[in-house]
Amino acid sequence: MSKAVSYELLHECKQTGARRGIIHTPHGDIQTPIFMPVGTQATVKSLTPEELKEDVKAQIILSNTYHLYLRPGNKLIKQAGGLHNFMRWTGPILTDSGGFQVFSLGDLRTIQEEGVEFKSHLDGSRHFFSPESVMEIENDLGADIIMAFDECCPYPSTYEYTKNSMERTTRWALRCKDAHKNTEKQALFGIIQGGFYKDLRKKSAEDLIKLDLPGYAIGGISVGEPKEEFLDILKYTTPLMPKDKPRYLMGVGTPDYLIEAAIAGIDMCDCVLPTRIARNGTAMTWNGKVVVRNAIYEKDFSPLDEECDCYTCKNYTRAYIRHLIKANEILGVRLLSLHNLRFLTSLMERVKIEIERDNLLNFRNEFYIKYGYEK
RNA sequence: GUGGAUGUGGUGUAGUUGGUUAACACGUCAGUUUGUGGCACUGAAGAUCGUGGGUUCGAGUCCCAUCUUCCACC
Repeated sequence: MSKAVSYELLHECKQTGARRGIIHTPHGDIQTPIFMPVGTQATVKSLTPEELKEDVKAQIILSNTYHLYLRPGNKLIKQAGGLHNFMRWTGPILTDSGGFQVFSLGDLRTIQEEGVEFKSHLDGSRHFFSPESVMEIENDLGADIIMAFDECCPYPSTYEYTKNSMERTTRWALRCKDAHKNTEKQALFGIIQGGFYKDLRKKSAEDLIKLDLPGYAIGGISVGEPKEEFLDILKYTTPLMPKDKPRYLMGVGTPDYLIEAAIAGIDMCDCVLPTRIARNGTAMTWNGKVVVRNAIYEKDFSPLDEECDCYTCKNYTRAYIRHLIKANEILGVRLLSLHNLRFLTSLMERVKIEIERDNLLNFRNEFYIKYGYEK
């Protein structure tokens, strides 16, 4: 049993089984289910920690082993007193292991049992990640929750490839557990793989659960597959996960997926989507996606979202934000990023309330209609 | 007035010795974005080449006239 992180279940929605709970971490409690903003390079792009805490109301943020290892280097961050101190974020932090980045960014990569050789996207230099080296980096960074080094299979992948990959990820997880040196303050989460094959998902979950890690994640979905397949694997895999530990669905960030994840029994999600689409001029609102960059908003002097309580919506118009985005002004990116993140955190706050009311299914159906999704 | 230069999509420019559907950048318009990507990616619209006439099988690309703008000179 890890002392770093523990999960407390408060309520299960009678309509859906969704979980309302608290994750206790060394840097504070997290009310779940939760959406975690992504701060890849030790910063949630364009926002200060104060804005994240007070305006976005983020409870935990995610950062990245791969990027921080390459620049500025994990030893430098350790020297700075750890990631919390370095970036001045006092709340909980989760670091991804770099497994996903090595596969999506690295030009040249060679996967072996020992680990992965890859080339830096910054300068092309060669590097090697193993479960042991990744644990050392994540220990240096000092996040409250650290992810095991895994392989994320592309979609689609063959059964054989997925099986071999999943089994290796399980062996790597054991090596991560053995190499993790700071269990008092950092909780190591395992990542369930197995692609879109249910028997592999089951096997992955069973073997990883035997390691008795303090939390578990679902990896390898939301990688470009149709929504039906995503939901199928999500709803199959989540019940296989321990009930007394946090459940993390990696890489999910559209409103419908977040709601479906909560319904399936997921506690945590993260995604670059809200900040990325913000940089390209798009907002999420309670009435659907608003591409505020589009010409129809040129003279629209209403806020992005009438229902939103964020700083952006309380003070600025669509016309102004469109102007900023068109003019490539930094403030446009900031205002949209702040809004999109606040939209998702407020969406999850609403989900928490609906779970407590045992009304999440009704809420989902109403939300889908209003947002413009098809059920 | 004389001499020279200039005139190509919204803007700035390419367009070999004349040869099929006039190129590029920016801009505009739209789409994309799910454990990476801050100014991204994909696509679309848009000029008949100042105007008129001529040579030629065929002209943005040669000739004439005319207009525009600029420079020099008187």
